[in-house]
Amino acid sequence: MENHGDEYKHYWETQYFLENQEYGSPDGAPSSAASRNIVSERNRRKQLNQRLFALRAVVPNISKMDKASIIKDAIDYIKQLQEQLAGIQAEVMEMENNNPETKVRQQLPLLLRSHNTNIFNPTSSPIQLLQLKVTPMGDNTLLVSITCSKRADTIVKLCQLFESFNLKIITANITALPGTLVLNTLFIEADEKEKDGLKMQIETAIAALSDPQSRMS
Amino acid sequence: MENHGDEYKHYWETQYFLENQEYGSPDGAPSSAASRNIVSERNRRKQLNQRLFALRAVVPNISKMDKASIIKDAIDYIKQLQEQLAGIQAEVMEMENNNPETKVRQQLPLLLRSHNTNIFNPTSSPIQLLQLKVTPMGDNTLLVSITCSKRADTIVKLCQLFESFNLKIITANITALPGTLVLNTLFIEADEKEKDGLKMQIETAIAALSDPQSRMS
DNA sequence: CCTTACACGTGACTC
DNA sequence: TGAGTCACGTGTAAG
Repeated sequence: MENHGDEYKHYWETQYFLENQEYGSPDGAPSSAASRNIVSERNRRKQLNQRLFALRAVVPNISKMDKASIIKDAIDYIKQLQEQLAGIQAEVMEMENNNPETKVRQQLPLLLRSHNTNIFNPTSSPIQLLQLKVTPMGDNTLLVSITCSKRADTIVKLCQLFESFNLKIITANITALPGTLVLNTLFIEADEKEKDGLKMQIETAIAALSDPQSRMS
Repeated sequence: MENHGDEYKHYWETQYFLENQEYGSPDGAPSSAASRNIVSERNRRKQLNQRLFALRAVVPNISKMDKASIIKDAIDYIKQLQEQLAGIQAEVMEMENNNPETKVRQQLPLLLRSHNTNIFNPTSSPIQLLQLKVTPMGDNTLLVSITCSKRADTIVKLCQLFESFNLKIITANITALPGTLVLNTLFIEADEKEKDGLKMQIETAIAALSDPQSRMS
């Protein structure tokens, strides 16, 4: 549509900038009175066109080079920018309010937004590890037993942790007890020698999760 | 500065819109040939001024009502918006990286990146629900029993789902069996009447998660 | 008086 | 030829 490159070469801005290069008063003409206005007018128009040209430059997707269309496109673009910015700012606000799990919240429309006290508590709740055992059961099987205190998202984090390890999990069981405890039991297919390595791995991962490093803006 | 309210009342747009109310051809004038151009021109100017007026309307903080200044202000404003948006988008990107899943991934250097087939598989793996029962156990307790097929992240999603519901969970148990099944059992403190509502809620949430709606850019 | 900023009509040009 | 857009010079009102 609108064959760029050929079409526009006659257009005003192009031909305008070619011709419009100072023009002043070649002779010692009177230049007084009325005739001084016309050069003034020329400059006014020149400036106005420059500005319009500049406006066109900052607006992407300009279709018609029409003066009026340029302004219209600029208006639409400004509105679009304003909307985007408003939307994104809202998003940021929301994210800042409830740190990590905003994503989940936004993927589930109604249900979540209805009763939203603060399950996803903003103060990042690291996993508090109470006990960690890795026991070889023979038969290429390790029994991993984890006990930690129940905080918001503890279970989710545990799941993610182990899913990310890419282990050969035979069975996994997570139980949240009525009290404050979360028990996690996994049977993993792995050599007995990996016992200590795996334990280290888990400890390191949990420690990293609880790490209060990343900048608090 | 610039005494608003008095100053601008003589300005072009104001007086322009007062006078400019159709003007057409009062008599059966020839209106042919050249004279038809002048009305065309009038309309062109009119439209152009309208657009300029509209442009001024979407730009806050316009100081001088100058035509050229309006455009200039619009340009500056657009640039400002673009910068703001770019900045905020960067901020959002950064925040999204701090989300739980990504966090685990990025904060745990070696361990995860080493064996990272695609546990967090990009192709959203919806939860495939095989069975859902909500049974009143008396004593203000509901037993929720879920069976679904084991896919990547299924457990994580289930956890997030229930954490987000803000239910009074007495005990929760998730078990991944050696086969392809994931069993989820919860004891929830709730009135018997909420049975069907809760079931619906769970079904809806799972459906929403699996929904292939949101745009695939 | 001079300057600024505008709307107008007109001829030129393109599609 | 006819509709659309443009730059130009001019008259004019306000500061």
